[in-house]
Amino acid sequence: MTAVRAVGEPVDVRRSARRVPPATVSRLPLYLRALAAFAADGVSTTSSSTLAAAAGVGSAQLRKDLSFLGSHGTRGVGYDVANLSRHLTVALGLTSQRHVVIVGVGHLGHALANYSGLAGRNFSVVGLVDADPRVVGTTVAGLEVQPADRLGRVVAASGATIAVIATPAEVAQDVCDAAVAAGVTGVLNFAPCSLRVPPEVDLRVVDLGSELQILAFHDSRKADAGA
Amino acid sequence: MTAVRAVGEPVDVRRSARRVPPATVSRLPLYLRALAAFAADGVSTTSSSTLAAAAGVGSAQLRKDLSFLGSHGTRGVGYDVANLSRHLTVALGLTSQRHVVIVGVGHLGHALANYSGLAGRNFSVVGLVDADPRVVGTTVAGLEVQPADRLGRVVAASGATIAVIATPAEVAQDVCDAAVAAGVTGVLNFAPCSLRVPPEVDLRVVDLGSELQILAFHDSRKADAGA
DNA sequence: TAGATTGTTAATCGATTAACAATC
DNA sequence: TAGATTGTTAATCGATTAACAATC
Repeated sequence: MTAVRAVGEPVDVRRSARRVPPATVSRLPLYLRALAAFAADGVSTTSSSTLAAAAGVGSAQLRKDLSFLGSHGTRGVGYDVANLSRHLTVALGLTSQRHVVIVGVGHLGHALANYSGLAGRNFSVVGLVDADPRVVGTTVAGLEVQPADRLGRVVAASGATIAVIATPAEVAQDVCDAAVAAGVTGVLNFAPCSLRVPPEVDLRVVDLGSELQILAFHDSRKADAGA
Repeated sequence: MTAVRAVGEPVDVRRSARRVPPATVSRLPLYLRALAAFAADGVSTTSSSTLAAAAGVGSAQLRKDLSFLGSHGTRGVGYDVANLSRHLTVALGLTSQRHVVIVGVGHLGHALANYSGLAGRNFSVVGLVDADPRVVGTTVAGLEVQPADRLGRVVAASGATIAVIATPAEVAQDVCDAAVAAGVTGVLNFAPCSLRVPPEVDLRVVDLGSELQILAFHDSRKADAGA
């Protein structure tokens, strides 16, 4: 179905909030990280080709991606590192704190809770939850691990909007449902299973097994080619 | 540029080795996992819509994906679970063992070394390497952790083709270079930095920080819409 | 001004989706 | 045969890339 629109009537371009394609959104963190490295090295200006190389993409793609956020460079000169960082940070919504709850405090949950890249980036882990009575009550990354059945209360009390699921596959869907019911709007799933969430909830998946199998695919084709 | 081809001359269709698009390859593990769950439940036949639902994709996409691997279903009936599993396993190159070396045995490396999804799927972790002298010599997941400067020898001796990098960002590129020099053909990078590898080496990236920032992006747009 | 580099356009490419003929 | 479901085609959609006019 195509929306009817009178000729000359403007397309939906709300000021500074034009639609950013998903593929572009997924690369913005790479640019932000590369910019942070430049800033740490005392570099104050960069070009699309330099920044793109640092982020591992093409310069045309970088400029195209940035163009969705507006025009923040200077022709003939390049980009101001601090200024572009600021714009990317705003575009990604990283200006206000995001509260994160981690469900499942095994080795992986442990690693995530201690991940240093969070605090500095306006993410704060506000709750840890586990079903294992031997883990509940222990302190990890400065937080006391709560029993699994309190997940809903932990989310509600902390105002967490993001749940990270690092549980076994068997309980992942139940945990996810509970987190969503308690109000999270984003879920990051490390459990090796597919999860169903309502359309308004954003779901990202990290699956070690799949990644390795994809590597195996290419690996085997190389072996074939070499044979 | 379009290749000139005489009318009636066959397109490049080498028997059972046609080109599989990357997007399709990345979904094959999902299908394989869903099929394994069906088999565990005693289900012996399935349809594209049932399997697609279990994998979290559309049925048209599933059929399109499978069509790149050949024709393994029966019209009017569906797919035999065991048979399709076998074909997917072969297509992904999971019939021969892949040897994996994990570099960096912090919490994350620990979690990966103990990940149960590996052994059952023809992956075997054959080496652990770390730079921290307090970690070197300890036993993790049944393996003794080797010092970092032995990475090359560990790869060569074990015949590992895949390196998993779970080190701090600062040393990730050096570690990666060493692993590639020693002969790995696939790299899975968990370090929060971009890596450069030669074109013949396959690189996959898992970046927790990026995933959270992408969730934050959608989160903030919801907050705006609600405000 | 001359050189450099952005922001944008247009062309290409690949991925997704819907529809349906083939066929069990 | 009638109903069901695949495998494939064609249409749509989105992403990437190259080229270049705008402009510092």
